[in-house]
Amino acid sequence: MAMNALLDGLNPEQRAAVTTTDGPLLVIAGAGSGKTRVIVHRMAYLLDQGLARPEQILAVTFTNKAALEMKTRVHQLLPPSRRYGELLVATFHSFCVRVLRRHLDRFGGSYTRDFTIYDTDDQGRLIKACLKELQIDEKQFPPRMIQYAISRAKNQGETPETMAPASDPKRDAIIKTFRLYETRLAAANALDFDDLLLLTVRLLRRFPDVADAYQDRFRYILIDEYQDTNPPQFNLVRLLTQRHQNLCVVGDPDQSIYRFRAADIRNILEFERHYPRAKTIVLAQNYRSTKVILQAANAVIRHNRARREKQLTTQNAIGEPIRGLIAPTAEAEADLVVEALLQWQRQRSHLPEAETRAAILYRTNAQSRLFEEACRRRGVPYVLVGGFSFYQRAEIKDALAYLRLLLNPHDDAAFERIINVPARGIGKATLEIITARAARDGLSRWTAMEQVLAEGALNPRAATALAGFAGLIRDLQARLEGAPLAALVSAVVNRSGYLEMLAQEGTLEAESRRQNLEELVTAATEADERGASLREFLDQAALVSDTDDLVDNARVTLMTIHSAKGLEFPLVFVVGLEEGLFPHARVVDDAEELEEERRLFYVAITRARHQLYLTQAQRRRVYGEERITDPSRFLEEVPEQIVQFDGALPSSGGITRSPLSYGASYGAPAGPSAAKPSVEPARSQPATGTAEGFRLGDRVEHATYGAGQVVRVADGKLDIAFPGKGIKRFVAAAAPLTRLPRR
DNA sequence: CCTGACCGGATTTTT
DNA sequence: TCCGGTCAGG
Repeated sequence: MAMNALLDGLNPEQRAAVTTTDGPLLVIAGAGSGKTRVIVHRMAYLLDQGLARPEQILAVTFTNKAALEMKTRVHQLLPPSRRYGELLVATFHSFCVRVLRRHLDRFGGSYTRDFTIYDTDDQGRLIKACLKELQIDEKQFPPRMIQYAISRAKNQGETPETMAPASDPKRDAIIKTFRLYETRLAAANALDFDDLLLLTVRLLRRFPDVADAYQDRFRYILIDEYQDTNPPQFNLVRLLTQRHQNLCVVGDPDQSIYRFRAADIRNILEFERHYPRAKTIVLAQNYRSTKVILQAANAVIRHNRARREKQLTTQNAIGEPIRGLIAPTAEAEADLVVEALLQWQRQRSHLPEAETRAAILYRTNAQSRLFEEACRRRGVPYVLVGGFSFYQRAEIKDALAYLRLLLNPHDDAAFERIINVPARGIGKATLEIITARAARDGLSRWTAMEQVLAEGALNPRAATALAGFAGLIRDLQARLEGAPLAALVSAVVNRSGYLEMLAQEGTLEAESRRQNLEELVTAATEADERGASLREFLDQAALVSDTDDLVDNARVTLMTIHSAKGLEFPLVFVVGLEEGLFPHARVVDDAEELEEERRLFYVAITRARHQLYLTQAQRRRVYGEERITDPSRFLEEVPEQIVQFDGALPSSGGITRSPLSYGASYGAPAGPSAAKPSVEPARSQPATGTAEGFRLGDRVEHATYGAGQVVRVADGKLDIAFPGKGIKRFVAAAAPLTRLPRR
């Protein structure tokens, strides 16, 4: 009976994916094919059929938010009598934290179950400290580059030892920093994001009894977004499924967009090789989008060579044509988008609100500002996802750093963060002494501080300040036992003088930061109500993701395309479709990266249910300088018969007037071109300056680089953009360039 | 030790 | 443009 309800409304493929429960199963799920639904129903089915008890199922999702939603939906599917026990639905990282909080001390050494989690920020601080200690020049080897290289190496299973010996200086710098970084992490009893996965894998490998217990327990394992798993995640899955082999992975190779995070698309492409008994089911029926949108998506993704062909089909309506908007400037683009959005929502105001939700999707977070401003100008309420989420704000991280230090005084990242915040007279010189001592004796900052204090070698002023800080932390530590979290957080922000500091600033911004801290106290109160410990509170804060604070009923959502993965909206704007921005300039000369970028575009398109807008700004400020843009190559990959352009198409030069085409009122830039109505194609924009006869927008020919376009004229210098080769700067008077006829 | 002025370099995406 | 780092002066 219950089973019928569970399988009702599923198509044959989906049904098979739900009920094929013996052995490995690969579900290739196209965009909008009801993937989440399949996972939810599969879990409910396993429980309902008595194939597993709740604690025997592990489901892994990409975000905490997805996990929560999935859990809720499973319970909704089940009759009340079946709703027992705890279903484990988690992200890889939160699952690993669970395991490590139980077993990490098995390793012995400095690692204990009380470890601290270092986020990207903490990691960056530590890398910088290491560079300094090693006297490696930050200019020559940017900390971010080193950080990225180390993370990459770790995810590929490398250690400083396997990487040595180094041949070139860069690699040498990386390896040296890597080695010191790992030492310092261990000394601080800290784990970075990568460690969470790596150490869990190592733990299961090293201690068969632990592995045994988990392998035995998880009879059924489900992994969502499997195309985005990286090597440690793959290894973890392998380890966990050794016994029962009831692994179900769901994903879409065409939506693999996390290569930079070491995700390996081969994990899904070669699943059948990794699990020879595997069955494969393809969900190619799309329930989300109109035929037009799907046609665009199929056409775009077919340009990728490295893929397994899969055509999505839908029985949905043909739908409205895709709309293309070309705006003269990025500001105008934002205005046009918001205008179009309002008009669309107005036309559908008779529909339920859920049917009028819209998303503005961009490639980079930096683009969000323009759209926020445009929304504010029109009084449109919006929700911004990502960028600076609550737990990333400086004041929140400061408060959390205090809390971290209470639990683990050897947490160097936290120590450094707050030792002089608010300012308490502990300056660079004092800090240097502590740092030097810590480095010399391999101590944590905290222990080094205690030693330095005990020796009485500091000048009196510094000593007093330092002792005051140490006293403050010990005082707060004394309140740890038994006190509610909310009271503890309050004590931290009060006793540390943090609130007073904000009060004295008296600015609007300080006031908003004070309110954020108040909100943190509220969050702590809620954690108290859940019965959470400080440890759990901090873990959760470290592992929240951008999309976790997503608001489901927001009528307008702004976010990066990466954040939009797994979501859908009736109306979607994909903005900034310009060469160098999307696809991003950093990828255009790497074929594989470019294909990933195209998959990103594919993800963006397939978020749309009813209406899709693709937009471009003809000019955009980059580093505070106006640049002329080329339309994204991806735009040309969308079949032109299904796109309706408003405004001028650069390639055709034609002008289609419509209610949405822009007029002189939009973003007229300052300077000579200001008065000119901007309805002309980019190629004939008036120049904003001249040098040796070249004008902004001119097409030119260079002997080695080929054809290019003038994107900047200033100081007697010319910037020329060469497609695929980047922007080169020339001295205008001596530039070996010939002008090409205008198109 | 702290503040403010100045300069130079940077923007990809995130658990 | 904006942010972070450096340096001089209080």
